[in-house]
Amino acid sequence: MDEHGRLSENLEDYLEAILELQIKNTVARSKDIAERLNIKRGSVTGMLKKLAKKKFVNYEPYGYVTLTPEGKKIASEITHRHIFLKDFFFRVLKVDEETADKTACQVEHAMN
Amino acid sequence: MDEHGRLSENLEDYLEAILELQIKNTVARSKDIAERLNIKRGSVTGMLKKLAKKKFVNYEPYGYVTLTPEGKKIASEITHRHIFLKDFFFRVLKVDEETADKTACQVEHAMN
DNA sequence: ATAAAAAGTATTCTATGCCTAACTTTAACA
DNA sequence: TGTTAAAGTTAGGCATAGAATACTTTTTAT
Repeated sequence: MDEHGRLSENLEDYLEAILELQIKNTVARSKDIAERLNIKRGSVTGMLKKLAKKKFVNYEPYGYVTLTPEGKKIASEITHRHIFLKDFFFRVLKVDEETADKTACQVEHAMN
Repeated sequence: MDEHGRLSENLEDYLEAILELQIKNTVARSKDIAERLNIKRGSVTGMLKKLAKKKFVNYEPYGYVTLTPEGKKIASEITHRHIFLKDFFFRVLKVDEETADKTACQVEHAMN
């Protein structure tokens, strides 16, 4: 009933994490998502279902999680924004690298 | 018990609104805050208490609301960030002015 | 075939933040 | 000075989001 629609920052972080894990491990496992986002395993399932309902991930119980094209697009955009922003903070604003990175993490969700 | 601590975007918006009203009307009234943030009067009181507990506003029941130095500092920072960001989006990224402004509104909370 | 690892379920908890409605306080003015 | 309206407060309720916990189920590897 409420499929699609704007993603919360949080859900965007899930997509980002999934993309990253997919790249690193070829596949994203629920357990690793939990680990990376610093939450408990049990909490991940509900979020995955939410993302599946919105068509951003392919989700089958006990199966591997993958991003749909739509999901991948969003995750990539965010990642690119991240890189762009970090670079901007670091190079242009002369902020130290760690801060640049952390700030990029937060700002990346607020831009279209 | 939980005084101080990071502000939510929402509470930051309150501070911003209060500063603006203070400048425009010399004083910020609960009713005007409500109006500006598009919420009901009753909702404002609770938020003001929260902000008072965190020492960002001076609040006495039925009295005038003012920002503490701390609160004013934050509100000013946000306002400055807003101006800076809008300018950046508009001039550098060549985004149209309205979008630049709206995006600035969102991003301004994510930066330190 | 079975034990261990990974994933899922259901319930509960917490935190924000808003609304409504009823009630006070303050202030205006006749 | 007393009445009334406007502004402010309070309490209770509701919705959302996200996470924790304590299991159960499935899968995997031995």
